[in-house]
Amino acid sequence: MSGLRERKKQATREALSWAALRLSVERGVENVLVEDIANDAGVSPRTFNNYFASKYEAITWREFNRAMQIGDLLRARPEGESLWQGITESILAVYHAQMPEGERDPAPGWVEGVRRMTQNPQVIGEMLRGYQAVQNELAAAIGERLGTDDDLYPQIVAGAVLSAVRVVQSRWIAADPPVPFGPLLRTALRKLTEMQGESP
Amino acid sequence: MSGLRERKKQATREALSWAALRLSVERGVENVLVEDIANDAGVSPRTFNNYFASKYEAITWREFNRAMQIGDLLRARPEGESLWQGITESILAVYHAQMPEGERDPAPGWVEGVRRMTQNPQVIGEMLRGYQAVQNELAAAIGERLGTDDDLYPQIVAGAVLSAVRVVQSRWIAADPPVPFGPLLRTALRKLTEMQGESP
DNA sequence: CCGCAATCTTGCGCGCCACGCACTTTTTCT
DNA sequence: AGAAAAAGTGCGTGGCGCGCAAGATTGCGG
Repeated sequence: MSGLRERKKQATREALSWAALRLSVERGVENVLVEDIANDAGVSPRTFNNYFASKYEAITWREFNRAMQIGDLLRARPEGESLWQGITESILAVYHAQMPEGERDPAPGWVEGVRRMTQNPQVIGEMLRGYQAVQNELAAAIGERLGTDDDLYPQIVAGAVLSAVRVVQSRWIAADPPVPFGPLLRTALRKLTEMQGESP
Repeated sequence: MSGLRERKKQATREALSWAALRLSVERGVENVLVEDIANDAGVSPRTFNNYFASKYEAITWREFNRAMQIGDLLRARPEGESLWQGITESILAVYHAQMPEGERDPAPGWVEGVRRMTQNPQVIGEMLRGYQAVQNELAAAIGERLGTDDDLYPQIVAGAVLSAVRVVQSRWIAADPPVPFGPLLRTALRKLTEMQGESP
């Protein structure tokens, strides 16, 4: 289970993903070869494809991994809490962990690099693809919490929530001057529940 | 504006996209080369890339194009109508046009082919990427209709709506036995406005 | 502690793809 | 009709994703 083998694999995956992200942010995605990533991670180019199907998958894997936690966090929220409260706090827990007020090391130009990177069409496509899996995961957690057998509603909610998260992310990354993430997300999620309309 | 040149370009684009879709549905995406698509459209392989950046873009272009109309349809809805009514009818107008009860020619195995095709990771990624542009378009239309200067709310609404559309699409394509599209979509959009919660 | 089995890594090679460049063909404009 | 603009095409290149088989590493039972 947690043998040397597994730990090494995890470390390699982590190293590859990190290298892919760092290099892409530093020099721009189009100036990074799979070979560069593999070298940086100290592994053969062929091995890269044992872990990721494309460099874009490697780049987005960390974000994907982070977002996948949301479901578990939601499951761990207290019983009495409202669904929206639980969702909001779970998401904030995931993202605040990595981007609080004082970032660990907001290396000069890093945010700008991320901004440019997240405009690449293939990066965007890969990100969105990942969120589809996250949506399924979150929908499952929501379904459990609601204890409903209808599985359409959870998907709708999960989709709407994650869509809002994406909107907030793009706002946040583009914000100049920078703006705190938390309030932005709370506002967005509140608007979600305020969408009113005479049902047709 | 609408000279021979433009019309030919449009026809070529249409032919390429249609060939890409048809061949992919018939034989499976992985068994279709760009060369095949180009041949089928009566154009050189090199020309293919003057129109589409990848075969996945070609495959999803029709769906993308269809969805992009939603914004204009919404703008054309009557003044007094509620936002949700307008959105619902606009979306239905777009999709009902192509998939009413009696499909034009529900060629045997076509739906099954589409189902398999839409499970391909790269097709999924490309689809989602396209929906991002659709979301921006729809958000613009919603913003105009609401006459608000806040542009966060429209994005939230547009994102939630299109997310619901995607959920419905996946349900509809997977439904066995088949189920009509219209009611499914209306139900999904209604649930969207029924998402309640004590605001945190 | 050992050796076999399972698993991972790696080198090699192949088919495909995206695209730059330069040249030809077609359309447009006057 | 002829020049200018723009689209189509052929060729070449660098890169990618992955199948395959051989070599290295780890796990496990004796």
